[in-house]
Amino acid sequence: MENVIKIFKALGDYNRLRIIKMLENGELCVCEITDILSLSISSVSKHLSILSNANLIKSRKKGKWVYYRLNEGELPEIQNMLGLTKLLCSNDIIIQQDLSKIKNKFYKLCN
Amino acid sequence: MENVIKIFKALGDYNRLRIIKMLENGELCVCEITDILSLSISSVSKHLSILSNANLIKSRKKGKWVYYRLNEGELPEIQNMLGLTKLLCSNDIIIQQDLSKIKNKFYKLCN
DNA sequence: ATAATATTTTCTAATTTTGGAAAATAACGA
DNA sequence: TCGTTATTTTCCAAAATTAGAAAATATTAT
Repeated sequence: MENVIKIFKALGDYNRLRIIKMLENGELCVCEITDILSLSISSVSKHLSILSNANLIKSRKKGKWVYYRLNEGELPEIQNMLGLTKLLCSNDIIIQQDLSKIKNKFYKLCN
Repeated sequence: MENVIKIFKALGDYNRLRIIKMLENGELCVCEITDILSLSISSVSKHLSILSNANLIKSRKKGKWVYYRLNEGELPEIQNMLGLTKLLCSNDIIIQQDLSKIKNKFYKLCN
């Protein structure tokens, strides 16, 4: 039950939803996410740890960089929740902008 | 998008999840919900307005009583979300107790 | 009209959440 | 080793959330 509340709380924040939507296209490193969100690195790091703590995302370390990705296909409840958010917030303008920034690779400033 | 965040925020609270689960068995009035949650009436009323504002529940007034029910089958995103919570938090002990209180009608103190 | 009951709203205090700056870690390269 | 870069953690202030008491509303019964 704690897990469930953590999941809903994690998703009940605009910046964290933006992160989730960004990661639908594949993994990103912290600096890429930070660049798109225009928040301080420490804030982004904390958002990521909240999402991670809710089991919504996973990370892997590669050199100096930490790459985050959606935690798909591991836990059914997470699977369902990520599937739902995939449907839900796609028509938000800022989220669409985030997406095109990623796709056009304008964001590639830190590698 | 605002709606989506409202929904997740609304569900990211234990007492509000308890309310949602209670209502899966049918409508309840505020005093019944209050009795089961053991919170102040004003708190319960505010929780209900948060859920209502997120479109997760609806109300009807009958005499002095206000009955709340799940807002099922009206908006697809709400439908999905309620379906998901139905799956998620059924193994919580307190929620099971809430449920049996409702089913055994031990809660019938205010009508 | 008045009293009683159910609910909502207002006000206030306590707790939690969010965000940034700065310090601490970690990993790489010179 | 030392300096640089990426990330996390710590600390602190501001904003939001939660809860209850009391006041306000609404409806019924007398």
